[in-house]
Amino acid sequence: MENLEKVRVRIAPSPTGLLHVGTARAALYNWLFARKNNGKFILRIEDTDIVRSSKEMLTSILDGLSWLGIDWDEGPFFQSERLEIYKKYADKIYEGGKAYYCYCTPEELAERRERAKREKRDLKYDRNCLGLSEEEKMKLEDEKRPKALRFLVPEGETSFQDIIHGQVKKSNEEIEDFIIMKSDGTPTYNLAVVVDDFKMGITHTIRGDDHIPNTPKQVLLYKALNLTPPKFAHLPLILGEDKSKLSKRHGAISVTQYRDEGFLPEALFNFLVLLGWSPGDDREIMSKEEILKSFSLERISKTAAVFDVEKLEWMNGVYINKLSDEKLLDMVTPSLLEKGWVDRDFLEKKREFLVSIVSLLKKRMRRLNDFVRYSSYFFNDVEEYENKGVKKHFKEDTPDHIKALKKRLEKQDDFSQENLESIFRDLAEELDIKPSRLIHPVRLAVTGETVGPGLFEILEIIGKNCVIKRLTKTIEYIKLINNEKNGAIV
RNA sequence: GUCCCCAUCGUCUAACCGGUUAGGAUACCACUCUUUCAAGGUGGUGACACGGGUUCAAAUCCCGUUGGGGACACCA
Repeated sequence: MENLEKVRVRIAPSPTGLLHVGTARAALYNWLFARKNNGKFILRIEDTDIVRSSKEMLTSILDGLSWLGIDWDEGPFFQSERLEIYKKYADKIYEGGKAYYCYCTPEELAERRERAKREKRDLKYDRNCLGLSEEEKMKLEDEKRPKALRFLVPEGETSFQDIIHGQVKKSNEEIEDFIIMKSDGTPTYNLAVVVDDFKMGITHTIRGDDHIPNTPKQVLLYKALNLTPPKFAHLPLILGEDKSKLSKRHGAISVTQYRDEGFLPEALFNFLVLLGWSPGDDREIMSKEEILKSFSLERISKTAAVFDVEKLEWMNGVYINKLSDEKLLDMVTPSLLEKGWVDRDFLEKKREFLVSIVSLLKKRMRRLNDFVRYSSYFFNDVEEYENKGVKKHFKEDTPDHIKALKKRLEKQDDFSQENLESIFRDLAEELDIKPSRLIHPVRLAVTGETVGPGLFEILEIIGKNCVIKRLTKTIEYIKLINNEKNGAIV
C-alpha cells in the first residue's frame, strides 16, 4: 500500500572478502522488505576493484546467501561487465560541466593528504586541477598523463530523508570534489551505485550506517544527472565485543564460518534479524514466516548492536532441539564419517542405534559439532579415564563393587534402562553403599568421563557385551593403580 | 584536523504521538529436579550517561556536555 511503485531492493556485496555477517544482515533486511511488499530482490556484485576481487569470495557470498535461505529474483549482475554504462553517465556529467579532469597522481594526493593530517588541517582535495589553464592542460595531455574525472561539488547544502534516521543534512563545503572515474576508465563506487541503482530501478537503498557519509555525494550525482534518488534506509552497524565495527580481528565474521562451526541457518537468520530489529513484543524465537509477517523498516533501531555469540549459541541450541532425532542425525552424519567412526554400511544397518544416541545428546547440544565432542565413547574404546574422576571414584573397594555388578550383568538378557537401574539399586543396598558409589565409577569405566547423560540410558545403548568388556578393563586398571599406591607406601 | 551517526540491565532489546513497581531474552547467581553435567522449572542481582530546560507530569520532546562509533582513497 505504502508504495505505488513496485518495491525493488538490492544487496551489493563486493567480492573482496567472505560474506560478512553485516552484509548478510543487510541482505536479510532487503530480502524481507522485498518479500513483504511483493517486490523484487536483486543481487549485484560490486567488483570494479579488479585487483582485490576474487572468484572464491564470490562463491562464498553466493553460497552463504543460499544457505541462509535468501534467494534473489534478478542477478547476479556484475559491475565489471557494465563499464560502458558508467562511462556514458560519466561523460554526461562531464559534458554538463559538472566534472573536471584531474591529473594529480595517486602518490601526490596521498602525500598531500599525509601532510594535511600532520599539520592537522582538513584533508579535502584542494581543487588543484580545476584551475588549470588551457596550456597547462594541453601540456599534461601531451605528456599522456593519466587523468581521473572529478565531480565538481556545487555550493549549498545536500540533504536526504532516511527511513531510519530521519533527515540528514550536510553542507557541501564538507564534501570534496570526489573522483567518479578512475584513470583506468573504471568507475568509482559512488558513481557505480548511483548509475546501477537507477538503471536497475531500485526504489529503496537499504545498507549499512557506514554509508551515511557517502550518501550526500550520491544525492549530488543524482541531481547532476537529473534523476530522482531512491529512498534510503541506513542500518545500524554490527559491533564486536570491543564495540568497534565487526571485522576480521574479531574472529568469526563470515557466514560460512558460522556454518562450518555448526550453526543452523534458521538460527543465524533469526539471530541476525533480531540484531537491530524487534517485532515490538516479547517474541524472540521466530520462524521466517512470523518474521516476515511483522517486519518493517520503521522498527529497525538506530543503535549499533554488539554481536553476542553466546546468545547465538543459545538460540542455535533451541533450533537444534526443535529438530527431530532423525533429521539431526542426518545433519551430524558428515562429521561422523569424517572422523572415521562410522562407514556407509554402519549408517544403514545401525540407524536405530545412532538415532538413540542423538536423542540422548540433543538436549545438551548448542552446535552441531558438539555431537562428536560428546559421543566419542559410543563409537570408540575408552583409552583413558578422566584424571579427577579417577581420584574421586576409583577407590580401594571399587574393583569388588564392579566385580559384583559385572557378575549380575552377565546373567542379564534385559539391558533396558529400567531393569539396569533396579539392578544397580538392589546391589547397592546389598553392599550397603549409596547407589552413587556404583554409578559414578561405572560411568567413568564405560565413558571415561565424569559427566554426561544418565548412566542407565548410556548402558542400554552401548549394550551388554561392550559394557562387560569395559568393566573388566577397569577392574584391571584400578587394581594396577592400587598396587602402585601400596607399593609406594611400602 | 573536519564532518556525520548514536546513547535503556554486561549483551540483544520493549515501553505506539510524555503518566509503567522501566517489561522480555541472553549471560550470571541461587534454589529445585537428580547418579554427574546439561536441559527443564522457580526465584534473584542488574539499566533510563550527565546537566539544563518545556510540562501538573520526561526514559520518552528541545538544547548542551560527556561518552561511544563511523566516514573523510583513482576501496567498496
